[in-house]
Amino acid sequence: MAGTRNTKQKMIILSLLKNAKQPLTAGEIYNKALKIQPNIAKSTIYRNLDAMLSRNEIKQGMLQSGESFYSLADGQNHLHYLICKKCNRMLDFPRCPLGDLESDIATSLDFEITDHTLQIYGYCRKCQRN
Amino acid sequence: MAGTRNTKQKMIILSLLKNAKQPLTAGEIYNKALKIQPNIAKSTIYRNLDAMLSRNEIKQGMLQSGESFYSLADGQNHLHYLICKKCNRMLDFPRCPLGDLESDIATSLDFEITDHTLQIYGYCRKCQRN
DNA sequence: TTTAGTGCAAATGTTTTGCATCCAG
DNA sequence: CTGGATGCAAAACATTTGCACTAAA
Repeated sequence: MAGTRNTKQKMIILSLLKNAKQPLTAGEIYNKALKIQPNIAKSTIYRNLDAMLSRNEIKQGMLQSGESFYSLADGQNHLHYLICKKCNRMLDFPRCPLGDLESDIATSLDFEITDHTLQIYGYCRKCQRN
Repeated sequence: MAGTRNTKQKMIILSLLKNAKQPLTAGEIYNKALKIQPNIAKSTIYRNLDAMLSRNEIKQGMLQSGESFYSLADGQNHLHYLICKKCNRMLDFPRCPLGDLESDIATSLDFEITDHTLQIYGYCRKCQRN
């Protein structure tokens, strides 16, 4: 069975995600992990993230650049963010406007919804001034 | 000034987007364009798409795979799609549930929204059966 | 012990860039 | 003409994969 062993590498990745104030890209996780274990491989990061994803331990989103970002799937978490186009800060967006619509769509368009992503772009408080 | 000349290549790309029933990826545009002009270069596709984007002639979205897709920005168009995870068909999703929320967010979180993307994943009518 | 997980390197696939040439205005 | 646009090839990215080796259980 895949993803069962608690390796040092997996623990590092989990703790990085746990301590992060915002979702991290695979590259960010890699760079942070390098400081803890200097010989960790990028492929290890990706393989662990994939395994965690399929076990629903983490969630995945997509930036406009095509990079994926990851965050812990700890109940509170979701995939709705306000993303600042200047500083790339990702703010939590606590409300999901899709709850009611989902069932409407399912019946009216005969489409079985499994998930969705919503990303709102603009400028955060700080960057509005610059 | 960039993107001003009406080259044969630009015209091909525009007509492909105009005649497409759904957004196209750069790769799809390239393959279709090859049949019209067999020596067209991928970089020409990308450079034209970039130029059109910065002139707001087209809009860009992102698939879960990290591939970008493009569609004409002709008023009707928006970036809300139902994307089938099996056949990759993209259905129009005519309702935007964000209209009211946007102004709320702007004031309550002090975030200046410029745009957003919403992608809903699941299974279309056909693929629900397979 | 045994096999999932790792590190490393090479391969993928999309997108970008350098550069000599070409052509729209 | 002349600079913007092209085609081609190479480079730059993020991500995936093959394989021998390592280490968790």
